[in-house]
Amino acid sequence: MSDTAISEQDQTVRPGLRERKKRLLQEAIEQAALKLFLQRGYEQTSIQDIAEAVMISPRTFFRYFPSKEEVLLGPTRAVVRAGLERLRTLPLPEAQSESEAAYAALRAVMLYIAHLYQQQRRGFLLRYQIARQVPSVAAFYLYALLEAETAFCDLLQERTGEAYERSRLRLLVATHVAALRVALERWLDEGAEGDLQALVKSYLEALH
Amino acid sequence: MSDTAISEQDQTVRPGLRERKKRLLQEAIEQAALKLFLQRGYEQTSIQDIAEAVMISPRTFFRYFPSKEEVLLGPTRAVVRAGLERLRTLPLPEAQSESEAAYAALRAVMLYIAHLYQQQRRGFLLRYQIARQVPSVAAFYLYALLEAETAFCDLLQERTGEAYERSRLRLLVATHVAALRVALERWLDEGAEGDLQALVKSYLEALH
DNA sequence: CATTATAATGTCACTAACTGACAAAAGTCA
DNA sequence: TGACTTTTGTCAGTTAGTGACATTATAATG
Repeated sequence: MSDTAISEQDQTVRPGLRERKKRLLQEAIEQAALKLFLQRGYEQTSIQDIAEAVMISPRTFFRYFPSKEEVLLGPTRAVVRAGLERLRTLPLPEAQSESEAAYAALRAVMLYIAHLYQQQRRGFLLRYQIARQVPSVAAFYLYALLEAETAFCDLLQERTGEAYERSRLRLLVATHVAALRVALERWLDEGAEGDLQALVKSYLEALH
Repeated sequence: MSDTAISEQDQTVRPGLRERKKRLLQEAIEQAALKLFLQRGYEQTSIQDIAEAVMISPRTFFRYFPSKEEVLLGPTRAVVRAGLERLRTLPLPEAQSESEAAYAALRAVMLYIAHLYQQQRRGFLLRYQIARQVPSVAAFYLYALLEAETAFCDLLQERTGEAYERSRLRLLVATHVAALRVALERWLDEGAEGDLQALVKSYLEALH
């Protein structure tokens, strides 16, 4: 084994001091931001406030997060990305027809996302309280969902071929995402104490 | 007839110089903004540029429009508002059950909005080109749709009573709006030359 | 360990979207 | 014309976000 081979092997185990500090700082910024948002409100908290709380310059904040919205909704977008990844890697469920397969895959991914939300209910509940009150945050979130929609669409078309024509597929995805969104809204409105997956399931079934 | 009665009567006929100038200026700002957006791009156009084009101070711009997004998407939001107004004023269609009535009303409003879009296809086509490329504009638009969703919901619940439980109604509205949005997207992508109403109709039917 | 390369950070300067306060100008009406 | 109200411009300020560059910390190498 050569030295390079060893260091490459260790790469996953030892991310290096630099990497570790970066992750730590990112986490710290996120936590400090959330704390401040809850204490004084989102709009009453400036980037400078957050930067001071973790003792970095405002410039450095923007090297970790592109915007104030992102520092709040990063985890939310991560969940959506995870759903996308799931759709990319998971095998298509066995189904009668190709279109059935697309439908089943989409459903599975929505439930998977619901599952992820449920695992971090506390954090998402806090974020939701803010998104409800601040238009720019809500708008940011909706845009993330739109991006996800087109990505889901591309991926599904890639994997199921011509089972659906593009525009029908778009509608299918849009309604599924809408169902997820509405279910999520209700779940969070009720304190995130119910069974989100069951809720999503029932909403998806109500689509027909 | 008293003097006040006369002036009140004339109010609709003679809006007064002040009012007329205001409307004119608002129109001028909107047109100048759209022109500049198309010429140099949305993000390359500053409020100051727009203000200079119509020879007002930037401060005055903000007395007419709360944001850059609004000056572009004002008409779009107006169409949605018109749909809301329609739902508020139009009698509920005759239907077997109350839930059927809610469904029919929602469908009628979506088609009405489609009709309004079609009447100004040129303007909306231009706006859409921009919204596609600029995240902040797209996000703003989606937020407007979200607001509309809750408003539709409130109104429908008011008018159809307990035909649907709140959350089911929310889902119904969300899917209808999603269908409208996707249909609109496709129509605009194809140059706004097709029959949007027919498209919306087919998408709404595909919901089942 | 010393040195060199590389990546992260801070500082500075800048643009641009807004907002409040107040005075000047224009429209309204008697 | 003159008093009253609305609109506008000016000014000063806050905040988000970005590019450039010097400084510092980490990493890699002899």
